[in-house]
Amino acid sequence: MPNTATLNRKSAERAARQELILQGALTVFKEKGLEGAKIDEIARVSGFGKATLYYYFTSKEEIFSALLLHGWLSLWRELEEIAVGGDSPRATFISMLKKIAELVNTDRPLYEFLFQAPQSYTREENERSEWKAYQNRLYKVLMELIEQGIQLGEFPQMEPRLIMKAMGGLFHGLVFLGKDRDTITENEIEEMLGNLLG
Amino acid sequence: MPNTATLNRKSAERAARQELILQGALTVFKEKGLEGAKIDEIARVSGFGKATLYYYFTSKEEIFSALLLHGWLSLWRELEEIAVGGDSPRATFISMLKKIAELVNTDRPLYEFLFQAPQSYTREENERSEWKAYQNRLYKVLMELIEQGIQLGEFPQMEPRLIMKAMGGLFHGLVFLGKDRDTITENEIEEMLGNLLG
DNA sequence: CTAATATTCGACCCGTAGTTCGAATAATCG
DNA sequence: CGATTATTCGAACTACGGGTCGAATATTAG
Repeated sequence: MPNTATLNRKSAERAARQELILQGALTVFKEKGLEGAKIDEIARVSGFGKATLYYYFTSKEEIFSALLLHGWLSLWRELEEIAVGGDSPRATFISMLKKIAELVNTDRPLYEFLFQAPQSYTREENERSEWKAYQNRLYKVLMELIEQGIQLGEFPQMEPRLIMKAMGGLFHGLVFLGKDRDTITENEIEEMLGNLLG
Repeated sequence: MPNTATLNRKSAERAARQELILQGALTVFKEKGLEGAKIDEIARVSGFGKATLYYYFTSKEEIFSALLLHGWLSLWRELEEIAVGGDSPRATFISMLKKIAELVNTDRPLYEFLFQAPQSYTREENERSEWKAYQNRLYKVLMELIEQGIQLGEFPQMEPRLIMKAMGGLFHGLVFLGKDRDTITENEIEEMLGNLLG
């Protein structure tokens, strides 16, 4: 006959431990990649025995996915609101980029991983994994904003995917290039985009 | 007492077989990545026995490196001439991009691999591998052109690395997005850059 | 043709690393 | 306090895959 309060605490502790494992995993995955990361090392870094990891996760793959899902989901949650805000496409687009930059500052390692891993590790299996759905959703929203913005003359008259690519590279650079800068990018983003979006 | 003519033929055949192996390796590496690619599969795809691969290469790693070196080296060779042509930075920059687009059309799979692999597989070991040197050299030349171009007001007044990043994304998109287009990009490049470089 | 050399290859070897086991310890309940 | 359940963990298991071996075949030399 289990005690409810105790049960809650236990489940909280369980979640906290999962979080610790994910934190360690992030470190190792970032440095070594999915294949290069060894379970033993993740265990060592996160301070648990190897078998304990399997008490909280069913496989290395699941740890990896949980990490990405966690990241993309929370990112999506934050951006969703902005996306439906009803501003002009260009304004919305810029707001979203700003928000992303802001979030990046709250957990740099995580987002560096999020924006690096996808290309590298998008092989068949992952293709249909849950996190990929949120990544795609975000991608799609941004693409639609660009398309609408082009219609309205708010963006250059180019193939939308190209603008997307260019923005991607640019934004990635802006947010991740500076090693020291931790307070990024309010007007910087504006300025940069203004420069390139004409 | 070996026969000279025969020796030449042999070495040519040897090179040809290495080429075949690399071709097969490219297919598999592109699809599966460095870790995901199994030697057995490369052997099967390129039509040799597994052990034969080791008769021509000393390791999987070497096959991978040979592939990248081959690509980056030939790319560099072609671009070097243009780089020292003495045109204005912006004109030189554009010429180089044009040239790259042209080369991509001669061996799309190879260049898709070249431009995809680097980020994914730049972990310690590869860091100092030979191909990386050529990749860096090319990167450096392009960066310098951008820097000089900014001085002359031929590029937007932005952090050079950002322009580089944006150009990278943009160019990558332009060259690799269109599935069908095999004759790319002469004036297209001009137009696209004009659009974004102001 | 025969000897020597070059090439090919599947079967095997063996280290690595993901996963599981079983025992030991800690926490909770009645 | 036992008894039951939750948690931890290193040792052991096992599959996989890079790399090697030795025999077989083809090629060249003389």
